[in-house]
Amino acid sequence: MKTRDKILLSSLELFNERGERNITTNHIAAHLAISPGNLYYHFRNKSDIIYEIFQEYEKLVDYYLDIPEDRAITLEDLTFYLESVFDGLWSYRFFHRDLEYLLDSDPRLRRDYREFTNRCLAAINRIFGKLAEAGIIEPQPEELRSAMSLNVWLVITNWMAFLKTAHASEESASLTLTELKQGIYQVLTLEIPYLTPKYRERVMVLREKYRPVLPEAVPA
Amino acid sequence: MKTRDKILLSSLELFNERGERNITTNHIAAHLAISPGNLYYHFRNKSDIIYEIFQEYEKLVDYYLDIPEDRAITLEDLTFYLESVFDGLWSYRFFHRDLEYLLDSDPRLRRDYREFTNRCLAAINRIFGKLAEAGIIEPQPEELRSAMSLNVWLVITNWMAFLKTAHASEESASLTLTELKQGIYQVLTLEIPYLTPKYRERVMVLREKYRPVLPEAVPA
DNA sequence: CTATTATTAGAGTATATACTCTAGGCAGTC
DNA sequence: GACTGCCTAGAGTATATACTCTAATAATAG
Repeated sequence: MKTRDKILLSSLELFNERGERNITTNHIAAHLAISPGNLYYHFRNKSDIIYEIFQEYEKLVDYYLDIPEDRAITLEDLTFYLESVFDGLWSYRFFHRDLEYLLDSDPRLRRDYREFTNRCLAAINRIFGKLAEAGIIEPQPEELRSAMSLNVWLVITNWMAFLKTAHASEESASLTLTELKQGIYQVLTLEIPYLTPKYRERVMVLREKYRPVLPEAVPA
Repeated sequence: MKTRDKILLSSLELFNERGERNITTNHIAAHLAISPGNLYYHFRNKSDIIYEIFQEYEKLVDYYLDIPEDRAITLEDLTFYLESVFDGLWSYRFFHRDLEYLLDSDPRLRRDYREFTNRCLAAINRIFGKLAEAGIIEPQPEELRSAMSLNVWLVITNWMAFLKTAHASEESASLTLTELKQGIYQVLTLEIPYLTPKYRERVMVLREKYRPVLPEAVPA
């Protein structure tokens, strides 16, 4: 593999494990057993590395959220979208952790991320539309659909952070994929009241698959 | 005002404006025109400052979310809770921005924040319960209520971050209180399907007050 | 083989950051 | 006036961080 790609890969790995804030360019170089000079030969600065990683992330999610125009949507499609989005979130989890700082440090990133958010919101909105067309949920006025899409986005993008803060130790290793996927349970919770009688049971069964093993302790 | 309190106040102000990551203890001292030595006489380190600020935050929110046991809840109560929580979020907005890093740097904070989250979730849950008792929303099984409470929490704690990333510039000054309060619109959106016919209209009118002036651009 | 270009090492640097240390001022009290 | 306890100044430090510079080595083209 080319050094350039190795740098991107290791950076992502280290950022995810320990947070962008805790990983310096020297760390990355040391981890790859290359010199700092070498790293800076391939990337002008740390921001450029992050920006390229973001572009990969963007591409991945855009690819997953490519909603078919020509056919109806199924429950399997919905499952796929949800699973994929959470997988993507996991693979690039460092990104949302320091999002605000990263956007403040790089105007390109801010601009691109804003557009990315809008595309995601549009995709979620379209999924709601197609779910209604497929008779899985009741159709809703556009105003409500937009607000619901935004809530779905907020839940998805904040789920990982919530999990990390809910944990007793900082060992991110203790974060399992199972826990991550419980975010799907939360997202489906948002849709429950809108389900059509015909699909209600099937979605509830699907949702049950992602239910937290040990329910949250939320004393009344 | 005592120097110690001035340090806490200035720190909060600077953290909120520019982010904890961008504010050093030397910045804080310089802003107050005191010496670093003086600052470190009052606080052992930066973490201690942050920890004390968190405790204020905690106290404030706990105070607001003190749900009365002896009487029914009204729509005015609900409005008050929502307004208060978003005000608190605004006053200590630096905190959620760098949350993960802060929790990783201070075990006390991690422990306290976890308990704080649980108290908040419990309070939200209780509010749902009382709203049902008051006939404002339909009662729901505990399992659903917990999941809904968690979604409310996710939307509330992520709303500010979303706004900041949605903005074109990093000027946090451009964030208005009006925008912040649109988070209430999002939270009420979550409750719409559970409203009783009797209260439906009143809540929709309330919600309308917080509607974004310029609706989100979410093309279908 | 040679000239050119791409890649790499590694020492080095300017700046920042959290924090320390010593000396001293100031207010109250006997 | 001298003692004491609290507070403050400000120079200083060890470490880290993002990044640079020069020189050397590999790869490639003619």
